[in-house]
Amino acid sequence: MIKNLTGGVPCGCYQHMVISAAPDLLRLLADPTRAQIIEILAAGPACTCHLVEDLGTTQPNVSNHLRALRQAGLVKAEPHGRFTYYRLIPEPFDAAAGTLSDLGERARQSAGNRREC
Amino acid sequence: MIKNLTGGVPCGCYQHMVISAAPDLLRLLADPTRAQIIEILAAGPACTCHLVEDLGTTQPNVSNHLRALRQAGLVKAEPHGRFTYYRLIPEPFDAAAGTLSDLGERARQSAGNRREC
DNA sequence: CGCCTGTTTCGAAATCTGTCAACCTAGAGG
DNA sequence: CCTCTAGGTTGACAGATTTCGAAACAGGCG
Repeated sequence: MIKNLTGGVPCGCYQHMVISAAPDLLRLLADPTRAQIIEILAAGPACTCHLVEDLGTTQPNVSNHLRALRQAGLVKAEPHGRFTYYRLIPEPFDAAAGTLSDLGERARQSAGNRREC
Repeated sequence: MIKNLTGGVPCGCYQHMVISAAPDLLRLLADPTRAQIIEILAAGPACTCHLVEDLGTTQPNVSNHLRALRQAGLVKAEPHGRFTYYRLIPEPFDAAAGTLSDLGERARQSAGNRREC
């Protein structure tokens, strides 16, 4: 195989950023409030009032977080009369899980070839 | 943790936060510079000078990010003479990958039972 | 209309990032 | 022994980003 790629990196070319492929998801999940929203929605679709009640925070705060999650494609809004139900979209989470899993796997396989100075 | 919560959630008890179990990893990976560091280290252990050269940033900046990653248990420092080699620890990434994968699966299974107001 | 659910806007507070200066340690060479 | 230099680390601070809450606004339904 090509030793240049396995042993080390010749130049500063890291365009194949795997993590950067899903930067929004990681950044959004880093916030505790948004993480709780995701957790709650993982148990099933719920409307804003549920989230406000469970989180113990204000309605505008929840709404702002939901907008960020919506724009990132992590949740889907379903207006239902006066209420707005939110549903978790699974695909991005699967993709991010694959990215992180691949990262750990690569670290294991490349643990031996240390880059010398 | 508690399995009988997969179908639905009776009350507002969400103490078994799964994402919050790995908040540091997600928060640290959300930064582009740290994500690049992780990517480089996934190709094999490297010392600080390599990271400085590849990232094109200053040494204190890299060192500060490495400290954060070290304190979170994501990388291990291996002093080797004058140089300090850094190695990626795979386990946290596997755990986070499992968390995200489980999140997607739970969202799929609970897509039907919507929480009524 | 009045009430309720939800969103938007805006400003203040908290947090984070990158850089500068100083310090520490390990080798090189007298 | 000593000094000198290079690789790394630490602490502190300015600038930018983010988060949260109060007020105002937009629709749906009785």
